[in-house]
Amino acid sequence: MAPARMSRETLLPRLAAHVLAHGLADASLRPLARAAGTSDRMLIYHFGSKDALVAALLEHLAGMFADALDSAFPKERSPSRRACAQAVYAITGEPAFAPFFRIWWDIVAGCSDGNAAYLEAAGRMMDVLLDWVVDHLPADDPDPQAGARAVLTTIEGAQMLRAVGRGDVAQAGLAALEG
Amino acid sequence: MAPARMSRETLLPRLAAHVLAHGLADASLRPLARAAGTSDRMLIYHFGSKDALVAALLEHLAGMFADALDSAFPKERSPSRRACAQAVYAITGEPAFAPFFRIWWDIVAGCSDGNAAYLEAAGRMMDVLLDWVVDHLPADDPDPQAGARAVLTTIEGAQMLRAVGRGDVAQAGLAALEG
DNA sequence: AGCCCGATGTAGCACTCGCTACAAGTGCGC
DNA sequence: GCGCACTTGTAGCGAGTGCTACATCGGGCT
Repeated sequence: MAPARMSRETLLPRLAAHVLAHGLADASLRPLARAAGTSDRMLIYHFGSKDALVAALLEHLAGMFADALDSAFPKERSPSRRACAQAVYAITGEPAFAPFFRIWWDIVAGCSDGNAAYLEAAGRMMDVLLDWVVDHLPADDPDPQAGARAVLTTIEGAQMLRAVGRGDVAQAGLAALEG
Repeated sequence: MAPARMSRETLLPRLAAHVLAHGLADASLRPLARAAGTSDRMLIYHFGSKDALVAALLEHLAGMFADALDSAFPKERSPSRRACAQAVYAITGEPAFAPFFRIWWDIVAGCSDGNAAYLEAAGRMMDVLLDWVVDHLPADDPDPQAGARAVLTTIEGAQMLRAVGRGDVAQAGLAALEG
């Protein structure tokens, strides 16, 4: 059998799938390679180093996130800021989103460690989400920029609280959002 | 020199110090042992396994967190919910808190992975913080329980956004908090 | 046709990981 | 003083880590 020629573009979706399924923090070359149908040898060949591979992977995941946002969420605007936040919270609570959140917290932890690649990917994902919220606030919102920031802050706090088993606090926090 | 007799109680503070300085996610037995003045051999002897060690360490850290909260934060109540959240955000932004946040995000990531010990420790820390917020809301707050949940949700969202380099969004989110 | 260079496989290096087997040292009660 | 249980040191195991040296294969270009 002829060896299957592969490139970063071929590899990245498979690597992303493996990372979504098994977490990002302790992803190592050999399992990644097995999932992608290659060898650790070739991953280093194509990406140069594991750090560069992870950086490329984060970029790819940020792109996946932007795409997923528009396809999984309703197109119409929410009737209120609170409803917008609650909608995002409800949708991201679906089991389908669990894999993504697992790696999301790995990314946040990496940011807190000062890793530049993680910071850049995380920042981009937050910017995408912020823009999305702006576009889904009520059309008559007095200040969409400030509103989106308030909504996003509440959403993220709620998601963190849910992650640590305090979903009840998260719900109350969302319910208290004004507007 | 006679070998220094050690117990979990002797070890835990040193282990906690090392973890606060170097992170929790990739803490391994040998560096931990070196920091505590023992050997990996003895850590396993005292704690049984690394998992049990980490569980004990998380419990210890939760206790440290509860203590730190009362000593580092002002005793008086805040004039408003918003001021309370902003005060916590400002204080936890001090460099002294950075080591703690680094391991905090490791803990959240562990929770998202389904680790029971992490979940328990994180939940306890959130409960402590929630109680603290209840006690620092304005005395005339109409509903301290709901208010504290709203404040805590916003604080945690703001801290996550700050961790990923979006402190401006966090500030706006805090400023929008009602009350 | 001949060559060259990018892509790949095999094997291995030096290291760390959590953990264990075995033996020795230590302080206690008797 | 004696013996026993608790505590510690030394050495090492098997697996996994990122990465590399070297040889080879094969398609495209001249």
